[in-house]
Amino acid sequence: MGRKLVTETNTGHPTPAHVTLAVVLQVRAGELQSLLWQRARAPFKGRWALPGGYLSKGDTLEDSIRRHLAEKVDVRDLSHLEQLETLSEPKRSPKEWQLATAYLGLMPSDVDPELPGDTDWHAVDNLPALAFDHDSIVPAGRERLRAKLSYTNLGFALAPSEFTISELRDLYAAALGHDVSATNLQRVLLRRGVLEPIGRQRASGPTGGRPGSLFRFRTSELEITDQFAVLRPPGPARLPVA
Amino acid sequence: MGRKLVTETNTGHPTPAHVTLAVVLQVRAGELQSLLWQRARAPFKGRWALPGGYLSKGDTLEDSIRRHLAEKVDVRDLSHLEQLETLSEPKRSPKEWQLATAYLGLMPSDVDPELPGDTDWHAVDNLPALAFDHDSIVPAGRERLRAKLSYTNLGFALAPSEFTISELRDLYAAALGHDVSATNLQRVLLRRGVLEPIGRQRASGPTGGRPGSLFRFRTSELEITDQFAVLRPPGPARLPVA
DNA sequence: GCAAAAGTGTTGTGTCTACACCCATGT
DNA sequence: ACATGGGTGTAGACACAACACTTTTGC
Repeated sequence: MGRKLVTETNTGHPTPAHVTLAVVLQVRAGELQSLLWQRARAPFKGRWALPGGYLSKGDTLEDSIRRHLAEKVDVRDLSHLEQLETLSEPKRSPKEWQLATAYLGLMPSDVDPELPGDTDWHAVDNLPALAFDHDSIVPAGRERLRAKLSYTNLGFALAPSEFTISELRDLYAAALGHDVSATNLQRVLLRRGVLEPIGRQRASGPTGGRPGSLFRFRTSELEITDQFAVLRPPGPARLPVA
Repeated sequence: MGRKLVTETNTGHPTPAHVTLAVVLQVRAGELQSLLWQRARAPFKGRWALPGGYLSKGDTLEDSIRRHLAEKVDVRDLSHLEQLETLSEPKRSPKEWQLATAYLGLMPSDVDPELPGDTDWHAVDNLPALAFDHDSIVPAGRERLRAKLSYTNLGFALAPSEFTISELRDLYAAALGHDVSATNLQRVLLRRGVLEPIGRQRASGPTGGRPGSLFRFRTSELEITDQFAVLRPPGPARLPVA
């Protein structure tokens, strides 16, 4: 209350504390799940929260969130990391003037980091009430993922290095939250040049069935694959990337 | 490694200074232009920079940028304002550890705020070298505008309250940076229910020609009008918004 | 042979660009 | 009449969803 906690710069401006947070998403057990951290201390003691922590001098925001994820929840295998937004409601933390920059992190479905005891995965469709304003951040991350799955090659960040179309379909379905047709998914992603066949097949399951061909993403760099068709510059339609 | 991990008691976390900046865009004289401010002080004395300033206690980031734009460059007529990104390179300011949150602001083409002497509009295609890392922010704002013009009704933020299709075409062409067909622009925006006819016409010019009908944007709330057609949920195609 | 799973062929639809053509006004 | 600019009609290109059908495996 009466505590003066605000530090100042040499220019005499009061400065807020700054933390970084991450919505780390992964498809696990057919569901899109988010990594949460159970708070050991007030405020919001015992509540689940997004992992993260204070920004240290010398770090960029991205350095900061990577460091916190590595140190506190032992997560190093992010296949994608991007900034979502910076939250600044003056009262968002009951204890201090604190800004928070939120990131979206993605992990391929085939890694399974060892987590400390106070950390666990939660299905994004069934989250507990979260600490601070974190409730609003998870949907923002999810929306960003949904949008970019549709118009970029971001699927690479959810998938293992090789997979069948059916497996990829299940990942997309979990991330998008609705059924996806393997037939059409394959055609869309092949037409766009996002996927390429790897030439091998996966063995059939015990119940039989035709073995699926293996594919991989052509690149793990984020690319926009569906230039907005609308209001595009005049000229002949662009060719497939070949 | 030996670093002391975060404590929730806010003892002794060094905190960065925080400023807000804005890329304020308007179509002027057929060109997309950005509002810049000439620095009177070191660092980068004399260089052009994005308008903005320090975050004050009690303000959100959005409050802050609105206040700075109103106070320093007398700009109050923003038709749209959204957060772009937060920049955090530790050395981005030579004088202090300083984060900057950048916003995109838009103004309709028919307002012309009075500007102080150290402030002026510059064509985004022909900008001088800017102070700090501001060079990278303007393109980010421009890209955001371009994308949202394609899949939302954001055009409302660039246009006056009534306009002919030709006038709107010129605004879109300036903002997108390429020719736009009035024919197709009209059909796309009408089909999407973004525009509605106002029932009146504009008088012909001195050289004659058929007078153009006047239109307006149906709403000035940002709406997504082109749900990504790709990977959409199964079911019958959605109907026009009617 | 039969069930299971993968993959292809095909049809229909919606949305866009491009371009020809028609309409309304001033001189 | 004719030039100038606004607006409509229509054809073609694409990209997609849906679904029937074929292929390849295990048992």
